[in-house]
Amino acid sequence: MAAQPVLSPRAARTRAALISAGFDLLAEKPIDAIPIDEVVAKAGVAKGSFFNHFADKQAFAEAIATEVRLELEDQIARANSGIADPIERIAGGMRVGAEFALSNPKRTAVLLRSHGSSTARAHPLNKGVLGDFEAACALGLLRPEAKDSGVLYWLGLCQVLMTNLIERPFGTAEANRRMADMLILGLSGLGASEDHVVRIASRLLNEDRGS
Amino acid sequence: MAAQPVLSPRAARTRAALISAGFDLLAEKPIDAIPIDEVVAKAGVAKGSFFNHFADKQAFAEAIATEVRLELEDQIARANSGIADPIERIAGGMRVGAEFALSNPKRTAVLLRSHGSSTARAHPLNKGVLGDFEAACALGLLRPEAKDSGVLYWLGLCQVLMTNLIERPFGTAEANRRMADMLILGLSGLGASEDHVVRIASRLLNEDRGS
DNA sequence: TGTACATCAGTGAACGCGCGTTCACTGATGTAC
DNA sequence: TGTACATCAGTGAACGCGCGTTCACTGATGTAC
Repeated sequence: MAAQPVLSPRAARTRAALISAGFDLLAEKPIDAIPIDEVVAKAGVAKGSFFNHFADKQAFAEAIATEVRLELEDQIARANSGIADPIERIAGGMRVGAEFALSNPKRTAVLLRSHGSSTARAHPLNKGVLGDFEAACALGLLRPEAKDSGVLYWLGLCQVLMTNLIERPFGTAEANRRMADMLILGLSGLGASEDHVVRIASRLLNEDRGS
Repeated sequence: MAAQPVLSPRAARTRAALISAGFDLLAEKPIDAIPIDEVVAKAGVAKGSFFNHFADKQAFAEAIATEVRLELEDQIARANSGIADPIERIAGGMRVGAEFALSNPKRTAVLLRSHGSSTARAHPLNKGVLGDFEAACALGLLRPEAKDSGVLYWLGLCQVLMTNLIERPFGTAEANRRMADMLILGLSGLGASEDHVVRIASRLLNEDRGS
């Protein structure tokens, strides 16, 4: 993760303009369908500058994808900090993912596209979640099938929920219902107890009403 | 769906060679990363022939994607023909999808890539399933949340399961366990009754042992 | 069955353009004294 | 504070190649008589 070695203000501005243009364009179509000319035109920068900042087009796309991934990981970690109950933490991941999709649809599109439909352990959404599932299983809070397949199951639900939220033009009320539905169906499938599920879902809706 | 107007044997052979090469290549990478030269080389055909059969590269990719989609739709419909219980039909869709992934990993990769992570109603996996969910809800067999979000939930699980099955080199025993796990978690989440779930899961495993 | 002709599909060389990448140059920013 | 010099980043014209698409030609398949 070679931290950038302190850019001059001018260089930082140019780089930021390129990245920002990249976000907009990558939200619409894959990197291979985006000419560099389009990126630099949108960024208001000369073509040559592009290569001052990125080794090639792929590196550019990866830099952007990495940025979004870290952003979401960070938000999830922050939201779950101080929460011990593993089921609540698991639910929190989905919840933050859904809110991320609603407030940053473009970034979410980039994220979902960049990791495709990979189910790999390295996926940002199941980074910390793996430990939560182990803890929940150890406490006997979940159905036995969740031990092996719970993470995959949860990951699938998070992905499809986020995809759905950025595809449809939802009002916040509908979006909240969809979020709550998925949370309830999802947690029930894992075998969480009825009152656990209800408690988490109702808290979710209340917090959202407040914000 | 303009049915092809009866190809001569020679033309049919050439077309088949191109499609077959396309299957192999599209399983590995998206169409934009595949030069036509590579397709015709693999098909053992001259470059010019490509354009005798397909208007352009996109049409080629779409023809292949369509073929896979129809194939899977057909298998699901066939497996569910004669089955009335909507929950059993819903489960059957996932089951056929999973088996398709195991026996046709390349085609599945093409399918999953071509429809991306779209949650649209037109998706092959939720074509007939929509009616099944309505029926199941009308009969009161499912949790109320499944009415609005059940299809999305189920689609996400099918997609992630199929993706997982083609990514990992599974033995059939492990693959069957994963399938059963997802079915049990998934149906439980929908609110299907315990014995319904158990009955379906055990039948699934038994049939697979036989085949 | 044989011959002449028409159509259909295959072939691969050639074209041309889009686009990634390079590079010599310029202007801006920073440092030494 | 001012001047000279060095470095850093921006610029856009030019390059060149990969690749989609075209086309004139050839050989194969089919039909008429």
